[in-house]
Amino acid sequence: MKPEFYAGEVCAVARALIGCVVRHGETAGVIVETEAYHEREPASHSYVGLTARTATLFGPPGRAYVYRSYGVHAMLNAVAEPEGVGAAVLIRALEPLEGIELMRQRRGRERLEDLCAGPGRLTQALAIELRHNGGDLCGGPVTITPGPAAALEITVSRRIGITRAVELPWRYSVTGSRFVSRRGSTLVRPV
DNA sequence: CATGGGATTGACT
DNA sequence: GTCAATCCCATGC
Repeated sequence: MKPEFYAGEVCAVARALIGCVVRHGETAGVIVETEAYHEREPASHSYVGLTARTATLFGPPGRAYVYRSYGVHAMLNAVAEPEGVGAAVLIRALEPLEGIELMRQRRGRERLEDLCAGPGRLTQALAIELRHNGGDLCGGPVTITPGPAAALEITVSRRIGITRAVELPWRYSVTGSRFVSRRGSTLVRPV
């Protein structure tokens, strides 16, 4: 995807990223679940304003924002909206596409549904680390490109794992996909 | 400088 | 269902 793709409104970008392909080296997967975050709502890291941690979020669109969650997992986001606005799309789940044996090795799991269904899982499967923070998704080691064009039905629901602004319906997922994380919450509370 | 809280996962009861 | 692991960094003294 080109940089201007990411400059649009963050929820529109989050929806449009469904079906695109994330690639890192030999491994790649189709995005089946995303969430939008924006500086004007308190669940976003950028809510606190421009700090060392959030600098990437306020930078140019189309970069990767990668941070550590719970001291354990790396989370991959695509920075969205124009430079100066703190917004990003969290990539929450992929359908494994290439390098599946390598993913199995890195994850220590066999089932396809266990490789990339979750934001911490997919970064482990694709070996995406904190050092990728700030990297260009249009030409860096980690890339996002258009996927096999197919009309995907998208379910809109509430975001997962947050304690503030829980009511916003800013989570997007492929309806019925077995590669989406926490499938129960998609089915129970579609918005 | 000390503290506290996560955009989670996996193991265990 | 419960819970620990583990580290970055924002905040407050």
